[in-house]
Amino acid sequence: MARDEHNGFGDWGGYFEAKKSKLEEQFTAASDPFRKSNLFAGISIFVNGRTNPSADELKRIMMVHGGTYHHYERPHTTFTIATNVPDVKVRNMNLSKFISAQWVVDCLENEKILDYKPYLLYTNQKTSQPRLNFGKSKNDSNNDSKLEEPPLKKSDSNLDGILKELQQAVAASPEKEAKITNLSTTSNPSHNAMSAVDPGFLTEFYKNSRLHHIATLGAGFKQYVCELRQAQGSKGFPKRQDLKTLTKSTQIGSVRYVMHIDMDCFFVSVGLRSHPELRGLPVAVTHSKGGSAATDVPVHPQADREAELELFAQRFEHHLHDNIKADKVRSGFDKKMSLSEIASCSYEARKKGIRNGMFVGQALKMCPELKTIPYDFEGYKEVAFTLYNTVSQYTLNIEAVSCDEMFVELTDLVDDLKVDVMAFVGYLRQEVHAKTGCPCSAGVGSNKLLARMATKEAKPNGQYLLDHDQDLLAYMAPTPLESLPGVGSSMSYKLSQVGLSSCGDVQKITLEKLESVLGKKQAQTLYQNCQGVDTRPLNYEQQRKQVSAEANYGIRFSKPIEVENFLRQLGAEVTTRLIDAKRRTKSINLKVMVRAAEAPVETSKFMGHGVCDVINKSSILKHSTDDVNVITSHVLKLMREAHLPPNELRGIGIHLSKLEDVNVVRKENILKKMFVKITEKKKDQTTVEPQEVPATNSKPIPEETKVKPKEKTNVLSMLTAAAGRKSLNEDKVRNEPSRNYDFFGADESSLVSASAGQFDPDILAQLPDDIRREVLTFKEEYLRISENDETGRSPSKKLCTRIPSPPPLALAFSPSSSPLNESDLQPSTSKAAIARLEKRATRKEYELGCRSDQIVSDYIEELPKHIHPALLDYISRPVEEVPCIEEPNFLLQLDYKNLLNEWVTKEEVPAPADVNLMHGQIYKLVKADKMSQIYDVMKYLCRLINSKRSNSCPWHMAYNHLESDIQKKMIELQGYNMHFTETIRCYKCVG
DNA sequence: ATCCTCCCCTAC
DNA sequence: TAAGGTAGGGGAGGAT
Repeated sequence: MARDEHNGFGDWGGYFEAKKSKLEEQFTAASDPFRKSNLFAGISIFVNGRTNPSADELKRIMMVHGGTYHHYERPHTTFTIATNVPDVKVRNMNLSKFISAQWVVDCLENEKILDYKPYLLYTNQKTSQPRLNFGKSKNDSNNDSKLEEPPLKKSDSNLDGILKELQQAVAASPEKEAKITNLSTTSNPSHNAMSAVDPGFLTEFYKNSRLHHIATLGAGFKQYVCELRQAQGSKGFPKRQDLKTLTKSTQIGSVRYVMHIDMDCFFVSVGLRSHPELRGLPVAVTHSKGGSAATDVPVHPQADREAELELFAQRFEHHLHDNIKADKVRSGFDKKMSLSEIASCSYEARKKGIRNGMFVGQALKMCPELKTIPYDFEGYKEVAFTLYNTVSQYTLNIEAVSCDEMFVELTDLVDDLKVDVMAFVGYLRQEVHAKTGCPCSAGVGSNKLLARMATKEAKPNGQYLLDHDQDLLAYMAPTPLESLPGVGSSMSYKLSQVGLSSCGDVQKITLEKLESVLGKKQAQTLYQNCQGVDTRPLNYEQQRKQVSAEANYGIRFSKPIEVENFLRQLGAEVTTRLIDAKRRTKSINLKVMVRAAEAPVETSKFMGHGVCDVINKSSILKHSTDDVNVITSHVLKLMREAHLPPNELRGIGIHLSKLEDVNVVRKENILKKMFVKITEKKKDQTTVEPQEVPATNSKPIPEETKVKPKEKTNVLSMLTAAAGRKSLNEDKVRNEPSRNYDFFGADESSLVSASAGQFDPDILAQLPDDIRREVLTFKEEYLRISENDETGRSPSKKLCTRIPSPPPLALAFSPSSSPLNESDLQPSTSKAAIARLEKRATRKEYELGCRSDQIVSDYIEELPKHIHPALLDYISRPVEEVPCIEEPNFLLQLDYKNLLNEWVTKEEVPAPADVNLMHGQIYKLVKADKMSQIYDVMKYLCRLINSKRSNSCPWHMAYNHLESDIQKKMIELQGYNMHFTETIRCYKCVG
């Protein structure tokens, strides 16, 4: 729920569906042959109650003049037209949208959009206290002696009546009026979450963060394109029929057309829909109210703008080629000027030198008449949806770049329909404009780079084709390097230092020379781009590679518990995003901004982070997770070990990387569970007569194929051991107690004080009540057992020699048996830690093949069924500290066929440990690029299974799983799939 | 030579 | 007052 509030993608599909009908309604109007003008383009009205002109008449006016009529009020309805608004209805309404019907009439008469303010039924004064605009009530004099006179127009005869009506209503109920007066400021008293100690802070912050919206909307639309493509099927594009009337292409032969389409100063355009009177003026979207509110801001008495500026300049000395940063240093910190940032500004404002990201105070110095408008995050989302939905009616070959920008591959569409490409682009842009009321620009070229360049030419509100016949070198030559994608202030500075400032400059030098300035890859890309060459294909379905959540604003703590609470919230947040992305993480990184030693304690920007040092610490997991408890406890531990005073924190972030697909993991689990079940059954069969095996394997197990419990655990492992190596399972089990997993980890201090069986109270506190009791019960049980057992210093040993009943959950929480893994407590920069981590990583695959899965499986099976998944996850983790013995890959040995043969022959169903071993060995082969060997192994194995185990679905599944795992790894590591000629032939377990 | 990790840079 | 997020690419430099 909270998630939806800040990124709004939780209900993606639903939102789309709901919008559809409305959009259609809008565009029907747009293509109406009776259309007389586009006067009200982008403006929507809702009529509340009786009006003059009537609702029907207003509807007609809107339709004929390009506007939209809403039959019920929507959050983004531009205006609500009314004469009087009953108090009950006002309660939850945005008072700033209520205007008189006369506005519509007057706009029509003047043939332009007039300032709606004189038509407001209620006005917001700068105190942001809404008040009735008409007349004076008895209470008003207390609040404000200067009451605006109603700016009635002469023609507005009906307003007198409204005025009277309204006054009467108010006079009759002074209480009600008081309610109205308080509405906008107090309707949400909980929204005063000023700093991160406040429980509502994170939500409030994200709700108001432009950068957060830009990022999450962007990610959301990438996902949206994927969803649209996957839902597409063979539906086709009926809307393409409409394009038949367009100019035909005169192009002979096929040419590649890539379109880049981009809304013009997106936030401003959307904002101007509800401030039409500001069109043509310098406008900026910002949190600051502008005017005197931006030039005389209250500054904290202990904030020292000068000192902070000095330090900032010093720290970013090497960044001063970045104009925005340099300007901030030069003039941004002046006295009492607003330090609120400009998210987007109109072209008129840009002409005055104002740029996105600038401080409002600074911008006002350059352009005192600058108008500021507030954010409209819902509006951005809605317009962005409309943009994407409009384009996707014609093609789904879309690469989403951000919420207001995309690449579209038009080659096929142009070929199929034989339309002139720019005729189509014009048609599309017009449709977008009509539906959204916002202008957009589009560029077309033969690759992404050129399409982008063309868009630059096209802006604002235009389109441009970079012709194929054009001399590309000549065209690119005068282009400044900075305007190429990927060249920012830093790189362009670096290049200017060696005398390169335009594409032409780069065209003249050799690639080698450029490589000496930049890295290899960057040099190559830049070199090509300077010649107008760009070989990147469009990326239609983008996979997430990292997920993060951070807040570097409003972070002010005094106690550790506050930090902890915030980290829990942030941990929950980032986990939600991870789960949404259908991924799991193996690497958890904590990022902390700490006040720089010399920086003033109070920042210049209200609640800003000031000048900071950044600290990163990370934790690598052996198995991917999307469990909030696991992620949060790692984060808490990383924070604890950083030993930072809470009051010095200025920013906190959690980054998750090394992501894995959640589906693959699930599949594995299903398989594993199935194996566990089957082995359980088999165990029973040693005492009980043959019985039905689970549904996947409907055939009774023939008596002779049954194996003794010891053998059945891992035949293949044993076979490989018999072939000349030691069984590593035994080794590991004998020598190494289980590691105390971080989930239950504590910092050093608590470790020292902890007695056997204790574990991190953080973690305990996070568990649901029933499970916490469960854990405690197990803990007691464990303690009892270990006390009675002389050799019981190592519970894992005990576990492995013979499984006690109930099984010792202590494996999971006994610090005495295994010292806390030190590497997890080291800063990520510690070389020792890195060394350890790396060792661990290489060991891991090896462990895959040799861990005692049967024991773990048995153990899990005996746990209460409702036990927390995080515990299961932990318990089923491989034991870590294995003496590192280099294991030759048996699949590379000459006799591998014999081994496989024996394995398949001996086992009715494959044992999990053996399957794991296979996975591990195959993985090594993929990594080692031994494709032909993989091919041979798989072909042989598949034939074996088809001939000897045609009735054993567990074998089939094991094989299929192995194959899909290989393909996944191949894509990951090699970038392509393998083609296996043999497939499992089973009619029962297809798919 | 190739990999991995920790950054920095860039974009919106 | 103010809401300074988030994802991806790639270089540097060390480990193997």
